[in-house]
Amino acid sequence: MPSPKAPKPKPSARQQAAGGKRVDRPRATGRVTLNDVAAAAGVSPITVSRALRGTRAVDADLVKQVERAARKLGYVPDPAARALASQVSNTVAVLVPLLSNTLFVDLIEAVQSTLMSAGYQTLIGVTHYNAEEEERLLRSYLAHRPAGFLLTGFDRTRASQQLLARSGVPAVHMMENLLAPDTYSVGFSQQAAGEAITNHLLSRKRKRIAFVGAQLDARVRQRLDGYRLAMRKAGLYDADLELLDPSRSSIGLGAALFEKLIDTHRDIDGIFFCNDDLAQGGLLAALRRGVRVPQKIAVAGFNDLAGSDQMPPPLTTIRTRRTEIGMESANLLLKLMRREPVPNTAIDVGYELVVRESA
Amino acid sequence: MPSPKAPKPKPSARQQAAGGKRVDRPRATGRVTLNDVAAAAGVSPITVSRALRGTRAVDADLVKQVERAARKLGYVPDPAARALASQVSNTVAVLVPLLSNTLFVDLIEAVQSTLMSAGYQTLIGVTHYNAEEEERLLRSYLAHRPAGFLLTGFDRTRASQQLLARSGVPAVHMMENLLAPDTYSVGFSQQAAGEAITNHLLSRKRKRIAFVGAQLDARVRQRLDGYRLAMRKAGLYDADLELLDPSRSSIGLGAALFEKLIDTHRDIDGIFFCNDDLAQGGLLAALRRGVRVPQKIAVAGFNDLAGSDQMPPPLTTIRTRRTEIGMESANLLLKLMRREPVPNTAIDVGYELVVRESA
DNA sequence: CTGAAAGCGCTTACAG
DNA sequence: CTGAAAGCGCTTACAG
Repeated sequence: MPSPKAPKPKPSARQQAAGGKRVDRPRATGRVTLNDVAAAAGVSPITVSRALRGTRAVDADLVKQVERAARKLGYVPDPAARALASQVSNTVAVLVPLLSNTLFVDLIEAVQSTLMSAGYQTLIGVTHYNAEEEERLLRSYLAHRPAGFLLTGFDRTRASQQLLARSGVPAVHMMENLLAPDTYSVGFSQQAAGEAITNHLLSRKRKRIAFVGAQLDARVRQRLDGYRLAMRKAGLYDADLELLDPSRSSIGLGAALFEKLIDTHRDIDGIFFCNDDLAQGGLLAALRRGVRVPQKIAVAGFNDLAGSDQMPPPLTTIRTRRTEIGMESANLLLKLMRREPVPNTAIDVGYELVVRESA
Repeated sequence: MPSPKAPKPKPSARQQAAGGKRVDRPRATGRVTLNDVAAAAGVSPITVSRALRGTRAVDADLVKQVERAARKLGYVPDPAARALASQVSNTVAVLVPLLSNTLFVDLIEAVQSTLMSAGYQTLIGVTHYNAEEEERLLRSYLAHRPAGFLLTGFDRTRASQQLLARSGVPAVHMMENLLAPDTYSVGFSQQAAGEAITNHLLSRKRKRIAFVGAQLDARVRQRLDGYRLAMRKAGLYDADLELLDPSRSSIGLGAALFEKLIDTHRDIDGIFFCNDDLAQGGLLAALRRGVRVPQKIAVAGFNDLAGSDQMPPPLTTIRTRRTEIGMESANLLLKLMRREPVPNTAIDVGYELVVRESA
C-alpha cells in the first residue's frame, strides 16, 4: 500500500521555477496590459498606473513617455481589474421611475453626457414608481461597487435608505429638494410650482378649478399640496374638485379623466393637470366634445413636454429645468466622488411659468 | 557604517506566518466572499463557485449546503472579480439612436426586463444617429468585456464592424433584418411596411400622395423606398412629392413641414409621414389651417406612438412590434451568449396596419 | 464529483 | 518621485 504521505512532486516544480519563469497554465487574453506599457516605456507598472490616472506626481517626462507607449500599443485600462483592486468602479447608477416620460429621458441624456466626459459609465435602472423594485435594483447595483448614485426623489423604503447610508457611496437626489444632513439634491419646490400655476388660473378669474392627477407619486402629491394651498388662500378650496387616479399618466387617461370631470361637474371653469400628457389628452377631448378652451374651461399642465406648444390651443404649463437638473446633479456627484468640498447640499434650480393660450 | 546588506526582518515575519495566518497588509473590504461561504459550508471555494453557478455537476447535498451558507451570510458575488477571472462580464450593451423617441424606450424596457431576469445588466448607449459616436461607444464598451451587444440597424462604420467581428462578442441587430452569415437580427421589413401604408393611401383613391421624412436614417430611407415602389407600381410616382428634412423628428417639425407642403403643393390629397410624431404635428397644423382630414388630405404615420389614437382625427399608421422585438432580441442574444444552437439568424416579427380615421 | 494552485489586470500600502 | 510585493475575489486549467 503506497503511503498517502509520499513526497509530492512539488520540489521539482520549484526547481523549474528556479530556472526561469514558469510557463505552465498561461491564460492568454491577448489584451494589452499595464505591464506591456511599462515594458515599452521602460518603467514599472505602478508608474504607468499613476502616470495614466494622474493621481500622484510623476515626472513630466516619464508621463509623456508612458502616454506615448500607451497610445502606440492601444492600451485600454481594464475596468474590472481596476474595480477589483480599488474597490470602486467607474460606474454611476441612475435610478428613474420610468423611461416613457420624456421628463426622465431629458434628465438621463444630460446626466449621461456630463458623466461620460468625466470618464464615468452610466447604469440606468427603472423603478416603475415601485419602492420594492428600487430596493432590489439598489442591492444589485451595490454589488457592482458603483462610484455614485443618482436617484429620483426621496420616498424609498427604510431598507433602501440604510443600504445607501451604510454603503458610503455618494448619492444625489434629483427633481426635489430636502434639507437634511449628508443629503444632496438638485431640484425645485414641486409644491411652490403647483401653487404658482394654480395662482395663474386664479388670476384668470377662475373659481371652480379642478386638480386632475395620475400616478400619485410623491412629486404629484406635492403639486397637489401647492394647489390646495393656493385654493385655500383664495377661499375657493373644494375637495370635490380633486380627481385622483393612481394609474399611469398618459394622453389617453387625460382624455378620459377630462370627460369624466366635465360630465360630473358642470360648473368647472379651470383644470390643473398634474402632468402635460394628461393635459394634452384633456385638450384633445375638449376639442372632440366642443368645450371651448380657455373660454369655458382654462387648462394648465406641468413639465412642458414635447407637443404642448402645438396643442389646440397651445398649453399653459410649468417648464421644469430637466437638463439643468441632470447636469447639476452629475456635477455635484462628480465632486462628491472626488471627495471635493461641496458648497450647497440642496440646489434649487427653480421653475418657469409658461403662459400660452389654454389659460 | 552599517552594511546595506544586513539581514532583513523577513525571517521573523515568516516565523509569524508559520504560527498562523499572515496578517500584514490586509486590505479589508468587509465583503462576504466565496471563501467565507466555503468555510461556513465546509467545502472548497471552487465547489462554492460551481454550486452557485450551476455550471458543473456538484453533489446535490453539497449544493444545498452551499446555498444555505450563502444565504445565511448574505453572499453576493463580486461582478468585477468574476469579469476579471472569466474574461467576460454579465453586462449587455444596448446601443440606440435616441431615447427621446418612445419607440426605442419601448425596445429598451423589453430588453432590460428580459435580460435582468436572466441575470444580466444592461448598459444603454445613445448614438444620436451618429456612426462615429457609435464607434466611440463600441470601443469604450468593449473594454468592459460585455457579454453581448444589442444594436439598432446595420449602418455603421467599417471600423465598428471590424471591432465587433474581432471581439467575438455576440451581437443582435434590432428593428431591421439582414440575411448574412453570422449576422443575427430581429425586426421587420421597413420597406414592405412603407409600401403597405402607401398602398393603403392609394386604396383610399389618393393620387397625389406626398412623403414627408425627417432624420433620414437608414430605416426612414427604407420606408421611402417602399413608398416609391408603391407609387411607381401605381404609375403615380412624382419626385416632387418628396419632402425630406435631415433634422430631428418632432411634432413641431411635422407641423412646419405640413404647412410648407400644402403652401407649395395645392393638389396634394395624401401624406405619408415617416414617423408618428411628424404626423401628429401635421394633423394639428391641418386643424389650425382648416384643412379637413381625411376629406381634403388623408394622413398616415408610422410606428403608432403614444397619442396617435387621440389625435383629431385619430391617426392611421403602421404599428411596429417594439416590445416583441426587444424580447425576441434579448432571448436570441441569451442563446448566443450561452453558445446554444440558434435556429434563425433573421427573425421577422412583421408589422400591422392600423386603420383609424385620418386615412 | 472535488480540490490545490495559479492567474486575470489592476491598485494599495509600504518603503525609500 | 519611483518601485517591489501583496492582494482585490473570483474562475480556469489540471489533476485525481
